[in-house]
Amino acid sequence: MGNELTPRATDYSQWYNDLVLKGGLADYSAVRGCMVIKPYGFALWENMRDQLDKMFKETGHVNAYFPLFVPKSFLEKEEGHAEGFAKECAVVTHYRLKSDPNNKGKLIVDPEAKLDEELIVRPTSEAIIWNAYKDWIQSYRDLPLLINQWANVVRWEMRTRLFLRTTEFLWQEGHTAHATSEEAIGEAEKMLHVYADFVENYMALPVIKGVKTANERFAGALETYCIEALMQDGKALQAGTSHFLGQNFAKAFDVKFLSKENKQEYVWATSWGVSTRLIGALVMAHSDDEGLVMPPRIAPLQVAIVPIYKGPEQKAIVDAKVDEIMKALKAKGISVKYDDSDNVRPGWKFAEYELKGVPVRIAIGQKDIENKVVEVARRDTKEKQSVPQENIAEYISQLLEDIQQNLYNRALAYRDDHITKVDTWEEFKQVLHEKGGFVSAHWDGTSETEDKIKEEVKATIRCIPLDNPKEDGVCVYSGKPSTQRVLFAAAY
RNA sequence: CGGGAAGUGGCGCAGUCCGGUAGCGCACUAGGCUGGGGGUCUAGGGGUCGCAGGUUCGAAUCCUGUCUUCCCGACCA
Repeated sequence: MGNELTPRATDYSQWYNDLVLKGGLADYSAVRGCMVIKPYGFALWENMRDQLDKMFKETGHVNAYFPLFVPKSFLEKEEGHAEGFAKECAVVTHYRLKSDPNNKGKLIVDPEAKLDEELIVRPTSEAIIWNAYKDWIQSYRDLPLLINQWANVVRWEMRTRLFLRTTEFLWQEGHTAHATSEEAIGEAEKMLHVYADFVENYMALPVIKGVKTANERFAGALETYCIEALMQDGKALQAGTSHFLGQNFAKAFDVKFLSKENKQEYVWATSWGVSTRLIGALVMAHSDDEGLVMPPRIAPLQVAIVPIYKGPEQKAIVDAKVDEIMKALKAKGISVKYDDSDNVRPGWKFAEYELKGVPVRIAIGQKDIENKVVEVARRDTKEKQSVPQENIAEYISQLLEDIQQNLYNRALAYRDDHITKVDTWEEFKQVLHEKGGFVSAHWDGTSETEDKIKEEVKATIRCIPLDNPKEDGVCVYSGKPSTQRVLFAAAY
């Protein structure tokens, strides 16, 4: 009641919005295109962030923080980069307000406080960071420089969607500098594998690792690597990117190092990032008509316990047993909440924890205590069963792993079932419109063909998979010769 | 940024055409009966009708502007 979600089949977009809003992940704000990440959503982000941060540190990276503002002249230095971001930048032109002399109580921009040079609110930080790297790097001994920052960025999008595309969003951006091209490419690939590891093993979301075509490449990059995930409506979503930037930024910002051979050389760069968009991917990949479904390894809450009782005497008995169970669960590092609030009844709580996607729910009442069992319900399959209280922590611990694995397997089965090989243009259009998902087809390798396909059917090349087998064929659109299949899809 | 729709207690809506000072369900507060899938009874509290102007004796209602959101499109790493 009052918390009804729009079913997926009725309106997928509305279902997604309902989940995010009613599941308590985020809310709209008074600022166009910007959202409020609510505590439950932020707890999820914190779990994702903490795990990623650990993985970055394990691969030798350190965190730093660079300014929110980028002088316009810095952004201009790398031409491709500048062109790519120019259209979506927020610009600071003044540094002061003053009282409006004609309208008491109102403020106006003080025309005398105009900045000599406009500041751009960072859409990404390559420019400000490479300006700093110039001073930090002199010798090959200063390399590699492996820095990450957790930050917010602003991209002035025309059309926004909660988590998937907002004007301001949170992310991490790694920016590394290397002595050789090979090492930089290795770094970009390594971080792509870190992302894939995280998304698959923690978010239970299978991804395809690949490289982008020139059309989809990051502004200023020589090569963009990506992980692509598939959503339940058959649309693809770029879950993370890693870029080999060559020497473009080193040249733009004049960052040179003295090699072992005592020669001045430009450094080689990478950058890589994932954002709060991953939360959108998580929601769209696993959830159902009852609500969110959180993968146990990053769930803000793993287990909710609901007491069933009549009167204070029974409540006291249940409380004591729950206390015992909670201690055992916590000892295994499982996050657990005992919901003994008296203002709603058990049925309401059941529905609420399903909406929130809590992986496991335990209900315990008089009968269970007599039988030395608890009722365990798993969110992914909605199965319920009585489980002995003895060794309950081990059971739950294993169950959480089972759920994690089941979510991954389910998403993988769906994904694999939605990669369709096609060899004719008619088939291509039919599969794209009727079945959705990735369409594996031959492509002649030209931007022109890619553009035409995009124009005609709204599908883009999501990636050329990393381990793509070579296979002679003809382009599905132009009929020209092709050496391999690539993955097309409609995308977020 | 173009086309369409919407904004009325925390949430979902009615009222707007035809102007007369705001109502329903859920939620909330207090208490009771309850308690294994969104209980129930009684008594309560809460709203500058998105915001700003205008028309009028009088505006949620008519007019103008503006902000926010949704859907479609264009755009977007």
